[in-house]
Order: sequence, then structure tokens, then C-alpha cells
Amino acid sequence: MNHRRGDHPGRLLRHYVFPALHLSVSQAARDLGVARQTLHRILAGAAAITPEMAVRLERLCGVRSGFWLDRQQRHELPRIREGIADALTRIPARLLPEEIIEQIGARDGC
Amino acid sequence: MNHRRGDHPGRLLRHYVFPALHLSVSQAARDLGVARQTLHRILAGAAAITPEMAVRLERLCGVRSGFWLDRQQRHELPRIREGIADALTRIPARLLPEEIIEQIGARDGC
DNA sequence: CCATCTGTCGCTTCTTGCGTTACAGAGCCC
DNA sequence: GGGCTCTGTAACGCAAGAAGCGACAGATGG
Repeated sequence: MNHRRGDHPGRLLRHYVFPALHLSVSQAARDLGVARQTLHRILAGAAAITPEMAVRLERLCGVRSGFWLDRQQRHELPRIREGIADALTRIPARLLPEEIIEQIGARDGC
Repeated sequence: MNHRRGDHPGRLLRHYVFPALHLSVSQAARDLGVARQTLHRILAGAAAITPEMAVRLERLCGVRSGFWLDRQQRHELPRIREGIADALTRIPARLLPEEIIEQIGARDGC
């Protein structure tokens, strides 16, 4: 229901990256060293971009692996939150002192 | 060998977050709604911070889930690269045109 | 006609995150 | 001492997911 069919990182690969590199899906799979079906699952949003796949993509097109993983996370985090929504409400919400936030390097700004 | 025992996100939890919240490991596990051993594995660096755990941590201490996942990735990406180093060299390295990089929002700068 | 690419389906294998049980050691209080 | 909690680690089983493989039907082009 809340699927938004076109909201997964695979769309970027299919519609921007591969065309720009003049790569067919089959050829891209061969270049990446993975099965053609594995790539199809990602393009269709049926599978996630794993860290290993992100590294392969980084090598193939020069885009940092962190970008692909970040996109992947942004896509699935909302679903995960829904899945454990009831459990989350049972976790006591506390706030870390600003001083500690600084120390661990978790400042939001910039 | 290349393990660098103190380089995993769990250290931040053990030495900064939990002490600042006056939480014992056992109590933190109860609050998070996970098994005590599950948390121990993370603190010891023997298990990764999963997206679900990151969401739980976000609720517990107010630090964005993205921060925890990002830290986790930075820790394991080097190991993944090593693991498939030979496969990576066999992937033809290409560069995406700047124009495409802009379009997908993968600019490196800030 | 034949070769290639495409998208999807079913199956198997392997890894991994997680819970459970169990253990040994440390600290604390009655 | 006896009982309680917390700590850290280990071993087992379960469930989910990522990946490879084979197979299929449809489209396209030499």
C-alpha cells in the first residue's frame, strides 16, 4: 500500500547511470561480476543495495559507495520504523547531553 | 590481524552513551527491547548495528539512526573491499559525466 | 532462423542477526 | 554463607535475506 513504486535506488541505476555509461543491464551485470538476476532484483526494488554491491558500483561508475548505501537506507528506514512502531513506543526516550553528542561527533548541523 | 579492536561503533555506546544516560548494559538491553546478548555482541564489535537497532538507539538516546548506520558502514567497508579486492580489479572503472552526478544528487562537496 | 537482451519465477545455498540457554566470575546486601 | 543482580562469553537453533543457477516467454535485430 505504501509502496511508492519508484522510490528505490535501483531507479537511479536504470534511468541515469547505465544509460550514461551506454551499458545494457546484461552487460552491467557482467562488468560488476554478479548474476544478471541479482542486478534485476535491485533495479526492480525487490532487493537492497548491499555494502558489497555498493563497493562494486563505486568501482564501476565512480560514485562513492556511501551514496548508494545512504540512498538505500533512506528508502527502507521508514518501513522498518513502521514494522517495529509498537516496540519503539515502549523504549523510554531520553536525550544525550550536548556535551556527549559533541564528543561522539553526532552534531546534526552541516 | 587487521582488527583494530577498538574501532567499532559499539565503543561509543559503552563508553559515552550508556554512562551518560546512567544505564547498565542489562538495563539498556531491556529498554531497547532486545536480548542482553544481542547488545553485548554489538558492544564487542562482534555484530553490526542493523537498521532496526539504529532506529531503537535513535529512540533511546536521540541520536539520529543515520549516524549509527554511517559509523557502522565506515567500520566494515574497508573489510568488504579487502574481501572482494580481486573481483573489484576486474570491474572496468568508468566515470559518470558531471551532469549525471548532479542529477542523481551524488556531489561530493559538502 | 537464430542470437541477444529483457523481465520474472522457482529453487538452493550461505550468511547473519537474533533469541534462548547455559556457564563462570564479580559485587552487594541480608 | 546464601541469594541477588550484573557482566561477559559460548553454543545451539531459527528466520530472513542476499546471491547464484536454471528456465521461461516476449521483444529486437542480423
